[in-house]
Amino acid sequence: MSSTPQIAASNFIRAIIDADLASGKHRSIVTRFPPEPNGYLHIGHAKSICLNFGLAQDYQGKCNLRFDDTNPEKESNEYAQSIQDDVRWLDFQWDGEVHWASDYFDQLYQYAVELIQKGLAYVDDLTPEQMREYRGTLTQAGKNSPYRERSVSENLDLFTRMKSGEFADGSKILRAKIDMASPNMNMRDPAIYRIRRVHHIRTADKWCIYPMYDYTHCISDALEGITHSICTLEFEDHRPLYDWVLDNVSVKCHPRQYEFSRLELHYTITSKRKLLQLVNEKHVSGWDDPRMPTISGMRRRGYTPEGIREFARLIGVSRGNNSVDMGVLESAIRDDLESRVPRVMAVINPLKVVVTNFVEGLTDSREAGFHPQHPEFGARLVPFNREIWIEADDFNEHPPSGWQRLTVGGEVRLRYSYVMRCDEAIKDVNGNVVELRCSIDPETLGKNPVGRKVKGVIHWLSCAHALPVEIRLYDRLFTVPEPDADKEIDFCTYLNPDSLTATQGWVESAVKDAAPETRYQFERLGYFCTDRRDHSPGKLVFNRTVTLKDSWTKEQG
RNA sequence: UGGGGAGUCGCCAAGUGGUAAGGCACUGGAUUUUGAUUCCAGCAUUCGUAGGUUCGAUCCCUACCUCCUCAGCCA
Repeated sequence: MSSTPQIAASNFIRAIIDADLASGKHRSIVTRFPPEPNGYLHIGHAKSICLNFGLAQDYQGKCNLRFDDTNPEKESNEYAQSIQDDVRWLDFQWDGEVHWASDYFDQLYQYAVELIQKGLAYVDDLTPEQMREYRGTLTQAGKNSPYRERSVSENLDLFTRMKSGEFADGSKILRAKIDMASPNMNMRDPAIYRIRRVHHIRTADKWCIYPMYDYTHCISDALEGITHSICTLEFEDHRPLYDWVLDNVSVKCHPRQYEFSRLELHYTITSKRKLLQLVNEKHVSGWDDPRMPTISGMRRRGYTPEGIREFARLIGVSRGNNSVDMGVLESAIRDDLESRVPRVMAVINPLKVVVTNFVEGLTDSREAGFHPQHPEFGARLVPFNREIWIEADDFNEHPPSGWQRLTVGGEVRLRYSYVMRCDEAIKDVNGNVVELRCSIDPETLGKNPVGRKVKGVIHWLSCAHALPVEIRLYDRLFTVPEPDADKEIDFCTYLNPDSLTATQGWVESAVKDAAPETRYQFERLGYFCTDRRDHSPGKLVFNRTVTLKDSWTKEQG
């Protein structure tokens, strides 16, 4: 993390909270993060988590974790568990126990009875198709269902029998009686309870009727004493319904809903449904594939909680449509990794170098610090030998102008070691360079040669000491900034075929005992992290988290 | 086309009556045994458009334009 304490950015939600606190409307705040356990959390959820938990932290309030488990068809314990893991990994702690909307099923049922008793809800027999017809369109008012005027006692009887399982799935539904002519479609007698004989992850088979989101969410908020119920913009049209329910039911508390715009990130997608599709269609290895914008995917890739939280701070919170540049995320991650991760050398695409003027069999080790700005990170010995690996990309027979790396007849500094000149490039029958013959200047250990300037520095590894390593290089998952912009075109069309490159390379033996999820900077290459699942001390597997900034490649176009 | 929102630098985003913060990106230049980091400098005479109110408008008013969103017994 950068050393300067980050002040929270000003945004409209903070302004509202400040005003509510100043006016005495609230003495402290209570927020909540309310995911449905029907998928893994992604970077968009991370924004919401940072907002809700962050607000609670900054204002010394509370934030609940509440699962919106009202649609058992799509929900699972695996998802619920992953969500808790992700929130904790981001280093947030919810207040008290985890809450579940299903904790309130009994109360929700009682409030529904109350609505019926007040003549504000009724049991409808219309089929889904008929309901759609009766609903009208955006420009035409809907019309009342023929069942709309059933008596309170009949509705009470029917609803009781819905609950006790007398009716088939989908045959009846409880609706709020509001206004079929409302210009807001959500107010045209929305469904609040449906019959669905599905096993629920928490209530098992206790219920065959389940409450709908709009009805459940506001009451759950009220029961938990939420002060500021923060959600995304698509729920804005639901706010009148949120308020209608709370105004017509005898809960003592009336939270206020505020909406902010959801995150869009260039070259990725933030839709649970689409991420599920990527998993199901095996375009990725799973929800935690390091290319996925899921929290678990980013974790496996090597992103840090601090970096993700910094990203959330950087992008802010507003009500405007936005599409954030990947560069902001990468910059936040690099900024965090830069100061806290030890450096080590690795070669991804090896080219053998024989140092002709170095004694065969001799090993000459030098000490190298793990971090240029942090001597307290310690140091290790880097062995030098007659045969070394260098990065094939660091040699070019016909270099472009401005080239600072190795070329025949040219000199380069071996990081932490000698200045080395390339005398000859050995080629195979096809003309490919397969080996280099070089010689070192023995007078350049720890000092610059006299009379000439050597600008380039390259990384390298002693062949005799390097450890083999599997390196997984990741690139953006999609080839276009907004893969799901066009509803007519399947976003999978834009999947990047080169998003994953697995390769065998070499790494310093200093990383030999690294545990899974250990991060290093491979000098000049980027930040890498041992794979959470596939890495073990006997089988090294590193994921490239993010490259280093590279003004040279950029300059080359 | 009915309702609800939003339009401030390439991308985010503050400011909301007193003369445009910040970050990312970008462009210079310094230091550097990572073409990294760090540092220093530059980067909106202008806030969707057109009118109006005002000494003064990104901010208030009017009209228009553009984009997003809503017709699940999903959340």
